[in-house]
Amino acid sequence: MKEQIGKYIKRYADFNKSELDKFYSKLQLQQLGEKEFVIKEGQVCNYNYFIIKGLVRSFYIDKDGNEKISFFALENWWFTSMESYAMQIPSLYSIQTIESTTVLKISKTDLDNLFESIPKFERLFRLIAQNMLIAIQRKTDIYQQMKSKERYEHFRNHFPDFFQRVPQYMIASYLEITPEYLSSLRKNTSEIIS
Amino acid sequence: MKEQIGKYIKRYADFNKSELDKFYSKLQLQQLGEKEFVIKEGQVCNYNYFIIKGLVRSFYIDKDGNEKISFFALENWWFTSMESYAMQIPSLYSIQTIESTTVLKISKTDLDNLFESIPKFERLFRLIAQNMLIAIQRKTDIYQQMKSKERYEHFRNHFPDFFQRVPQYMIASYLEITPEYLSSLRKNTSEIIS
DNA sequence: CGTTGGCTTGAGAGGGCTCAAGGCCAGTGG
DNA sequence: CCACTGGCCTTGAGCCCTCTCAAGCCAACG
Repeated sequence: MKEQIGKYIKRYADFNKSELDKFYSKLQLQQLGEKEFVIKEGQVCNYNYFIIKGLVRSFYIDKDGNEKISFFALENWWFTSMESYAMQIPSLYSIQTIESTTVLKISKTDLDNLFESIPKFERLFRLIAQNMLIAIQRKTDIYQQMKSKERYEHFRNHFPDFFQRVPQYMIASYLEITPEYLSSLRKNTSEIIS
Repeated sequence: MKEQIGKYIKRYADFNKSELDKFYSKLQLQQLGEKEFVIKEGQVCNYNYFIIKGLVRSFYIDKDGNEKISFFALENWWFTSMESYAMQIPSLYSIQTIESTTVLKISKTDLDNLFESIPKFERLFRLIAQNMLIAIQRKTDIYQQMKSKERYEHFRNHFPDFFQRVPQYMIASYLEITPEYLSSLRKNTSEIIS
């Protein structure tokens, strides 16, 4: 488990053994069942989470009371309810597992202390934030110019992992399509293929 | 000018005079006319820009050849073509002034060196990236659940600065509305008001 | 004073939504 | 072991939001 996260962070900067150990000592293991909540809307999120195994989704409730999924995350991804975590305010989002999931988490306090004592960790998390920013920007820009059907096919082609493991209605929500319409899209597509 | 950017960065961390001077010495002043390009699509972006005065937009060309605006930025905002800057690859985006604009810029090399020598700057830019992430996430999520007209009114109410200074057709592009349809929305709205 | 760029208008079309059922498992309890 | 329930996906009709296309208008500017 430590090897897994160690391997991950070494992609961003060169940490020596003592630095890694300091980091490891702050990590807490958490096991979650299927459909279990990591964070519920309204709570303040105090942790940054790293997925060892499993799959989660982040969603919020829109003005009509429907769940809207803002992201998925799986093995070797960091996630948190960023606004809540950074500002220490109640979260607008809930984060819930889709499969049963194992995470390592680190508290904001510990992480901030780590930034003070070992600036390389600040670099790590600067780069992670930067990459997330790039990814979300690309997602919005690409999907903006696509019709529903193209978004669906793009998602299927580019994220087969998610596609296999996430139920259709959640994919629909993520792609900003109603489940009904997605269903009719799928129907057309499969008719053409077969 | 240095006071302006100094005031800005002090909101994020406590810098002493020598640290500030080191920072200032790396900044380059650039004056841009109206509709002048800061970065053109295809170029590698080597600078991070801070706006002293003026207004810029970032846009890309979609598959049908239309300009799509991904963000605006004005006084006291940082901007860059993030993916290009971070990965040192050709930019998918162009960044162009809307009004004549004064910026301070710092090269990637200088900034990365600054991160090495004064970790507090790494903090600064981690927090900036984090805030941008939060902002873009909120934008996508809020606008996703709104109809065109609501997006337009939300934008007008929440970003009056941009609303005054940016031409309608650019606002339309940013809000993912065609100029024609925005025009008819404006017609309805004003009829109701008057 | 002609040209250009930005905004407006209107008709027609279609993508994608809502609503209301119906079908299809997988799990659960008796 | 079987009926029952609850989640998830599918279907279809009707409709409206928003787009495309094609002009026309007006102000700014060289």
